[in-house]
Amino acid sequence: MRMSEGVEWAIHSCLNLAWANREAIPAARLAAYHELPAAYLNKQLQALCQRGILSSISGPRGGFRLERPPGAITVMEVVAAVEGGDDPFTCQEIRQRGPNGGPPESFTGDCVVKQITTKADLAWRRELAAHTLAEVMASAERQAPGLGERVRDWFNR
Amino acid sequence: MRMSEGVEWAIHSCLNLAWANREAIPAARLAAYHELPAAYLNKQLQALCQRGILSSISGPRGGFRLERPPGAITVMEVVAAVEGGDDPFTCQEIRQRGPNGGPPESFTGDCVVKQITTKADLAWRRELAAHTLAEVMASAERQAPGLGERVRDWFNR
DNA sequence: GAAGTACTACTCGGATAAGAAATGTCCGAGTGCCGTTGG
DNA sequence: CCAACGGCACTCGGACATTTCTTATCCGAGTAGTACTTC
Repeated sequence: MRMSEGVEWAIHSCLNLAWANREAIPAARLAAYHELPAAYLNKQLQALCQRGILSSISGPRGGFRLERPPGAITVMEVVAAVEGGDDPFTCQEIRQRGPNGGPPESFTGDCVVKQITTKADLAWRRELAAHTLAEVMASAERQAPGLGERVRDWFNR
Repeated sequence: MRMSEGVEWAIHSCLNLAWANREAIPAARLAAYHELPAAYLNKQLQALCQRGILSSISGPRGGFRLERPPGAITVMEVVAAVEGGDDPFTCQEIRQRGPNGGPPESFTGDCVVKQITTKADLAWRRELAAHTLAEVMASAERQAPGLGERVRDWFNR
């Protein structure tokens, strides 16, 4: 049970994109801001494009930009884009095997283990979906006043 | 973000141990019930021993048994024993790096991303900790009446 | 001077390696049981 | 017949392969800007 490292990269990069507020920013520059491997960050950003969170522009003056305003993007969406978005628990239905098993049609409801882990997973998702990027930005600026402006200046110089 | 397969094995095996209600059951027999690789299940059960959920007995007539009554063991404990129990999100503090970074002492509070993922993680744990093995057993028997008795008979024959 | 054109530098995108972690396997140390042997 | 002893089969426990997934890297396709040539 371990969350990909790319999640942290993706969220911070989205925040930077929102603060910079430019037409487009190349992956290499986003990576430079946090001293990350550019090619690998690029891979994560591609995933965000496929989920409609970012859009990409090729060629000179190209790069990535937010497809929606930060208030319309939740942390959950970003995590799901990077991580894959399926339930972390994949039930192998081992209850159907062995002496007290039987044909699949004799097991109607979900496995009890599956039920509980699914509930826990939903609680987790609900918590992540309750925060938009705009809220995260506001929270970060409360913690470090002027951060947004400094980020914008760095990306626009 | 993917939960280990051993979680399903561990929970089902604990339920079987509780239903069988014997002195001790060897890992090989617990594995046979679900047609699982015995040596690998043994590995998972060892982890449960280290966390004080099971206790092990060597030699003939040996095996594993529940260290506590099923009403005093939560699903969370079993999952933590198998999975490791640490926060799935490990913050790399990339915010401290790059042009707007600085020495660690200038960053007092937790990273905003860390705050949110920690909250989500706690919600997930709370949900898993809310169910004891006894409740899971009752729920499983509601779904498949007589299951507990059949399990006990199989392990005691 | 202006328009057309070839060139160059830059970007994403996906195909390709390297490393880490989970999954699976094997054998040794220890322990209780059982048959055997001697009294 | 009873007790002590030696061997044996069974169990866990940790060390050792194998497969899968994450992490990282590289190169090609496409694009916009730019300089150059030509009219």
